[in-house]
Amino acid sequence: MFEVLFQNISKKIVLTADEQQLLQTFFIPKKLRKKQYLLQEGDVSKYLAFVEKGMLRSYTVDEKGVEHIAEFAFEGWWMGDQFSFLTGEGSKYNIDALEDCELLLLTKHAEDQMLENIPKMERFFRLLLQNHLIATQGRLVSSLSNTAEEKYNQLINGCPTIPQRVPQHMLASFLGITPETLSRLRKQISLRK
Amino acid sequence: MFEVLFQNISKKIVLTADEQQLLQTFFIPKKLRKKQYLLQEGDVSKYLAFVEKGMLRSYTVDEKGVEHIAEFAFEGWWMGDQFSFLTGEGSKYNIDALEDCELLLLTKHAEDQMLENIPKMERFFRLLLQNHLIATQGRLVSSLSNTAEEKYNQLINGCPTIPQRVPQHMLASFLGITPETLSRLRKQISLRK
DNA sequence: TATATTTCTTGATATAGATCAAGAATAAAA
DNA sequence: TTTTATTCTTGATCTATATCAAGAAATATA
Repeated sequence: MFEVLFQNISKKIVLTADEQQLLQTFFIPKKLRKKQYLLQEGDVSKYLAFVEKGMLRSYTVDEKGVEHIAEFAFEGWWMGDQFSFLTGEGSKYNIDALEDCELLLLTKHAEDQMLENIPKMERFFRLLLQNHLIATQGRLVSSLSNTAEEKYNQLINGCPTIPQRVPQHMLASFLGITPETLSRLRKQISLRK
Repeated sequence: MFEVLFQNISKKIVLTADEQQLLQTFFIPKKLRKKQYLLQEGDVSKYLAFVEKGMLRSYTVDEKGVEHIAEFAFEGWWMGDQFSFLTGEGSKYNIDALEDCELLLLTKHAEDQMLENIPKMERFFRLLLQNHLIATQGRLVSSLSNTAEEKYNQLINGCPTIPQRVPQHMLASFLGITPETLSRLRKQISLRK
């Protein structure tokens, strides 16, 4: 149940066996079926989720009812609305499962306890946030300066297996383009080869 | 010289007088004149900069020579290419001063020393990155789902003084639109009132 | 195997915003 | 003050992408 998490943590910091034991106690294992929600818009994000298995997405819904996918989270990634989790305000995001999932949930209280009892984890989460920020900044700059086709190519290069796991219209939503545009784009790319 | 920094830190953690004394030793004070570079594309980002006074911007330049502003940093904000700073690879960004600046620079080595000698600072930087990530994610979602006008309004609401300090064509660049579009947009808004 | 649901494609048309061009207004430098 | 550089505006036109619509494939469900 905790294999992926420990592997993930050991890439950034070293924990003793005792610390690993202790760490487990702060997480709540949870299975989520495909299409189930972890968080719905308006609710307070009570958990940060670590994905042991499966995948999640977070998204907003605009006035016209169109979904805009903010992030995907595969095995070994973290997911949550940092803002709502931090402030206790209602979330603007929905989070649901795109595949059956095994998650490890961390409440705000458990996080505080964990950081107090295993101070090394401050460093782990700092490095985690650093990587997350770098990735998000890269996506932002790309969204401001690249064409739809460039953005699509970057996505596929960065994560070549994603089309096998995520329906195309969700990739479009993630890229900020319509499904029709992505469909035409892919056709053009394939014709050029 | 360190007033703004200490004030900034004290919002998140409490330092003793001794720790404050020690903390100062890790930073290099540096003045930058308007238009001077802190970092140029291709160079390795050797410093994280804290802005005591003035303001910085980071931006990329695309194949056509068009600038895309990634971030602004005012007094009390941090600026740097996290990725280049972390990995030692050449940066894709330029960072320069939009006003005469007083900065406090932190090298990678100094950062490591600081975190070792004042472990509380792990927490400070974790919380800093958390806020930075929240802001960047918000901008990303906005860039994917909002119109140019909505993005402009959000920027002005979030930072009402920015038009007084940043030329309009740079606001356009930051929003990912052309200066012409922003000019027309503002006219429309003013006509509607 | 049949039926329903979801996903993908293709065409016709519309539009937000980009591009090109040129002049006006400001601000900075000499 | 004059000159030069920077910034902003406005018009004409273009284009990447969106929207609307409908059918085809593929997948899931009964």
